[in-house]
Amino acid sequence: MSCANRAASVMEGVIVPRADAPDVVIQRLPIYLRSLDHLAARDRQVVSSQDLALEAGVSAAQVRKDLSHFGEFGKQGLGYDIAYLRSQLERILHLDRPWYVLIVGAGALGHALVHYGTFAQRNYHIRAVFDNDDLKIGQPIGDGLVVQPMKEMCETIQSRQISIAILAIPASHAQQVAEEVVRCGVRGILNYAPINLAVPQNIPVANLDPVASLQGLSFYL
Amino acid sequence: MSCANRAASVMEGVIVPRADAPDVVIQRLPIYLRSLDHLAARDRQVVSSQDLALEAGVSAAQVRKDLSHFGEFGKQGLGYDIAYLRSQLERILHLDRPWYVLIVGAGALGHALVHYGTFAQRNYHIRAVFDNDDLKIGQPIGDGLVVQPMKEMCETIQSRQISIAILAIPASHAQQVAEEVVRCGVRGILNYAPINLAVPQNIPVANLDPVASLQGLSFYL
DNA sequence: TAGATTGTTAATCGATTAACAATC
DNA sequence: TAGATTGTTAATCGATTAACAATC
Repeated sequence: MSCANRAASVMEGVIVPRADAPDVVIQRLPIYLRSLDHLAARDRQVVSSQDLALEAGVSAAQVRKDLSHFGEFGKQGLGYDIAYLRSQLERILHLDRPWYVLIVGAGALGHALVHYGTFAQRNYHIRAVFDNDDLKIGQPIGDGLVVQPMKEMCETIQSRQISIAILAIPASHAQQVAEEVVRCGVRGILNYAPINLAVPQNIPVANLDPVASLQGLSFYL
Repeated sequence: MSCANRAASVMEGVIVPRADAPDVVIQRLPIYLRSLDHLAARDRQVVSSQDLALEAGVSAAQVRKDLSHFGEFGKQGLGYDIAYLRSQLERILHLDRPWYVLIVGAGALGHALVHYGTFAQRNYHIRAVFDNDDLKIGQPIGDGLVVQPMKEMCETIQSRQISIAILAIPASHAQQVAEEVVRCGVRGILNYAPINLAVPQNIPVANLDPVASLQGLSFYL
C-alpha cells in the first residue's frame, strides 16, 4: 500500500490516499474480522487479545495496539465480546452497508469471480460485467446479468451506484480501463492484472497478482 | 509475510521462514521484474533507479537500497542494463528454473487458474489438479490434465516433482488440505481460501483473499 | 572533462514489542 | 478479593529517505 504522504508501496495490498490509522493496521482489520468469524463459528462468545492474535497470526500486543487506534473495545480481565468487536470492525471498515461492484473481463477469471458467493455474503454485490469481445457481449453471466459492451460502462456505473471496479483483464488493457472506470466515477479498484496502475492519489488500488505472489514464494524454496 | 524471528504478518503476501534480506524487499523484487518487462516491451535498454521507481511505484532511493542487498547491478552515470538486471533478479528469486505446481479445487477458480497462460509463461507449470468431488474426478481440465482424486496426491507430488500447491477451495477444507500437501512434500502454498493457515514455519504461505482486499479498500471509500 | 547516477551511510521516520498500571 | 487481561507508554527494532562521495 501507499499513502499520499509516503512513497507508494508496490506490495499486494491497497494503495492508499490517507488515513487516521496507519495503512498496515487497516489492512489487518479484515483479517481480525475473519478470525472473529472463525471463533464465532466454534461457538465462542468472548476472546482475549492472546487468542485472537493466535488465530490471526500476529502478536497479542499488536492486536491491542491496532484496535486502540479506533477506540476501547475490550474489558480488562475478560477480553473482547466477539459479536461486539465484529460489529465495531465492520463499522470502522464501512462494511455496514452494501457495496456495488463491477467486473471488467468476462473470461475465465471474470466468470469465477461472478460465481464466487462469498462476495455477496460479505455485502459486495456484482451488478455489472463488461467485456470488449463481441462474442461475449450479450451472453448471460451469473445471477441475472448479461455481459455488457464497454461503451455502456459510464451510464451503468452511475445508474447502478457502482463504486468499486474489479479488473480481470490482461495487463495490456488494464491502464486504459482503469482510467475509464475512474473517469466514470469508480472510487476504488481491485486489480488482477499484473501491472502497476497509475491512478489519481485519491483512488485506492488493491493488487492481486498470483505470479508476483508465486515469485515471492520461490525465493524461499 | 512473516519470519520465524518476527511475528507472522497477516497481510496478503508470503509467510516467510528466514532470509538474508528483509521480506518486504523480497516481495518487491517481482514488482521490479514486472516493471523491467514493461520497460523492455517499450524497447528500453537501460533504466535509471529514478525511472524504474516511477514504473514500480516506489522511491528511487528504495530501488537502489533494495538492490544493494544482493549486489551491485548498475553503473554510475548510466543506470541499469535492463536485460542484465532482469536476469539477476530472476537468479535471486530462483526463477531460472521451472517450478511445478498443483491446484487443489476444480471449481470455477481452479478452472480459471488452469487456463491462466501467464503461469506457464513465467515458468510455473501446473502438473496436477485435485478435487474431492466424484463428479469432477476424471474430467479433463486444461492442457492434457485430468482432475484427480485427493488420495493420489502424495504419489503425484513426488512423481511429478511438485513443490508448490495452489489452494482454490473453500475455507472449511483449507487447513486440512494444507496439512496434507505439506505432509506429501510441498514446500510452499498459494492460498486463495479466506483463512489463516497454520503450517510449519519453514513453509511459506502467500494469501490472496479478494474479500479481505475489498474490505481494505472500503475503509478509504 | 562535465553531467549523471550509482551504492552507501547516516538520519529520520514509523511500526512492533515489552511492560505495567488500571480495572474488570 | 484474586486473577486475568486490557489500553497505553516507553523502548526497541526495522524500514525508508536524504544526501553525497565515488565513478562511469
